[in-house]
Amino acid sequence: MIETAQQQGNPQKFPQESVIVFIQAMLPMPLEKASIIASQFERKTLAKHEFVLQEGKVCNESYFLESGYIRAFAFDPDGNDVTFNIFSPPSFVNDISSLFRRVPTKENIQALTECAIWTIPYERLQANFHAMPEFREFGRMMLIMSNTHLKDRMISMIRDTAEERYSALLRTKPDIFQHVPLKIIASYLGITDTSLSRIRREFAQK
Amino acid sequence: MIETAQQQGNPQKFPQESVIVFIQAMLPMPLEKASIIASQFERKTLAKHEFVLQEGKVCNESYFLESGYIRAFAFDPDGNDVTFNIFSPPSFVNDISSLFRRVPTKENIQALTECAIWTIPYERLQANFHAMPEFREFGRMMLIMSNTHLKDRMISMIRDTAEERYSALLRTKPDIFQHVPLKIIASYLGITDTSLSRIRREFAQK
DNA sequence: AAAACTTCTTGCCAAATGCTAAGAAGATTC
DNA sequence: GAATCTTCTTAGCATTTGGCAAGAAGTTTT
Repeated sequence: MIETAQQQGNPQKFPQESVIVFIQAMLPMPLEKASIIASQFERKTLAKHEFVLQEGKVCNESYFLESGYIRAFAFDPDGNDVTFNIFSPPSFVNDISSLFRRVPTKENIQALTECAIWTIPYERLQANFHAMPEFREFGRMMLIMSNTHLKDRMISMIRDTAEERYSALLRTKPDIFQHVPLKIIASYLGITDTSLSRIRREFAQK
Repeated sequence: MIETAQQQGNPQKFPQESVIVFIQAMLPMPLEKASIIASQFERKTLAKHEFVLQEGKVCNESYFLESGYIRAFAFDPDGNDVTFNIFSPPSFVNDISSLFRRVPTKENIQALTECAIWTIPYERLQANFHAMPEFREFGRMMLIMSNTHLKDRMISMIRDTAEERYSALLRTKPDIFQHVPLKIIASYLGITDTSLSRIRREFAQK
């Protein structure tokens, strides 16, 4: 263990490295600018089952998920909980409607595992939007990407069968199946856990 | 018919009035600012069945629908067409992903009836975003509202039954049923026309 | 270690939805 | 106005999905 130059030479110069990488992937910009944006975020950890947002409150922060798994859910009229999003790293976790419109949220956002996240409060987000064009563009791209994902998801819910949605998730985000209970995945796919169990059995036989 | 003061006193000073009203409802601002934004739009009419966007092309315009009905659809692997949005006036009609990311669209956007629309080309949109903070804020609010609607719709697809979605549409946008074929509405609700027909029969008996 | 709880699967039956086909009614075209 | 096309409904049957309940397996708590 003599040669540790790499570690020594890079003594966490960018603790927000995962944020920087993600920003660059979303909207290419000079490293310098991306670093400034990323430096506005603060690190936190979440315990398993901890909430970052609860129904009825106004969302005051934007989150970037570095490690761990998070879900967004609400309750249907019968009191069953319905998961409509599962976040896996690296990704932004936002209730855009509540955060930017300053209205109470309809969602509960909860850690499914221990998580490492980076957060930025609403006020600092706004201040940076006004002060820094790159930050503004980054925020706009975040809205656009969120829009793209939501629409893709909605089209999939209309067009694809439950089995197709399952198979697509297994292909694109296999890691979710190792960290998130199947009953939550079932809810996310728009079916019951019973149904998912059947689909998995039939799927395995192919 | 002597007293026509109202018409004479307001000789279409704001031909884009419907655009102004809609902008103000979305993001309250001085009439003067809203008028400037609205004045950037140009009026067009669409013939029934005319396309404003076709799969594979890059969307180069933003649209505001003043009158008439428009749908967005795509084809599933079997070649069936799947309607995932029906626009009724007044509303913006955008393929946000294609327009702002400059990538080919996956959607076909088509007039279902004769339409009156207001359009603005991408370049002018961008120029105004940079030149005019209110225009920028308006664009951002458009993204946020689109996001809100998409998420509400997705949650409804997961949480609600087909009958609940039908009943909600009948309640919130009854005019659609007078102008759009039921087979297209069925597709939009995520069911077949056969199924919608059954639901309507049972619904009428209640 | 025992107890309590959660997760996952399975079986059974009911309900919802899809598929295909046929016909009636309405709209459009010639 | 006749012919053609589209839309809408209905029927019969197959498939998918849900609701409930039970039990096995795994986790967490005490």
